[in-house]
Amino acid sequence: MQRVFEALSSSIRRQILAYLSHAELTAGEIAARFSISKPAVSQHLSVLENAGLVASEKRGQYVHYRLVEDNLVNTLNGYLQDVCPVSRPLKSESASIAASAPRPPEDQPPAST
Amino acid sequence: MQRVFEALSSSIRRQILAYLSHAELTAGEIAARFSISKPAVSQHLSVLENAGLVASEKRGQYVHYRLVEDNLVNTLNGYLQDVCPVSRPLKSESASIAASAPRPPEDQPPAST
DNA sequence: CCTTTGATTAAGAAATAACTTAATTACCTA
DNA sequence: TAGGTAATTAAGTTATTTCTTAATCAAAGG
Repeated sequence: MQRVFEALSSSIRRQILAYLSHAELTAGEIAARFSISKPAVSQHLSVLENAGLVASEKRGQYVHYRLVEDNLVNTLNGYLQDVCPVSRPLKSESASIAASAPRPPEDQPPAST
Repeated sequence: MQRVFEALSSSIRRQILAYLSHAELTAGEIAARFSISKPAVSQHLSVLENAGLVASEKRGQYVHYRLVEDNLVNTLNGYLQDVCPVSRPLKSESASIAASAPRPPEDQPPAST
């Protein structure tokens, strides 16, 4: 989850995912769409792959990249459900937080006036 | 959108949103839940506020923070729709990308064998 | 009016992330 | 096997984040 959100924090990486949502592409085809160097794109691709957002397959000389939709959908939807639930069933992150929430040793803040 | 994803890339900031999904809290109450310094938390809060994910209101001495659900939901859902559409209506980011996509000056990669 | 409390701003140090060029690996083909 | 292309790894630099302490601002309250 940390890896997914970290991966999505880069505009270039989000663009790569958008490209791959239309078609499988080779590393070179992806790199050609950006003005940065090939190794830089390669590094972005490994961030995406480590986050489980893309998968690669070597075919001959070429490395083909494809989008892994499941992980993206599950992570973002899961987080949304967690933080903005429609009916509120306390899931993962906010649940553990709520459970362990230490009452702070602070003064009571005023109600509204 | 950049700001939203950038804000979500930090685990601490995601936790803050999770706290605020349960209740409105003052800056001090939020800071008390983390082991980092108060100014550090204050900076995280301004990242979240600049991204439009939280709103603050000063009441007396205290600054109360609350979650802004709309922006979170719209941004994440919008991006999901964009990259992982069920029916594929080409929206914002991937649409502009698809429109401007320069055919790379690459060799044709082999089909599969 | 002075002190305390909540919170943010300022300045600077330390850790991370991103990019570049050069080198390397792997595969293909004449 | 030599040469060329695709891609990644390595090494080093620059830029960006993130954190800390100290200082400042603002509201309460004796």
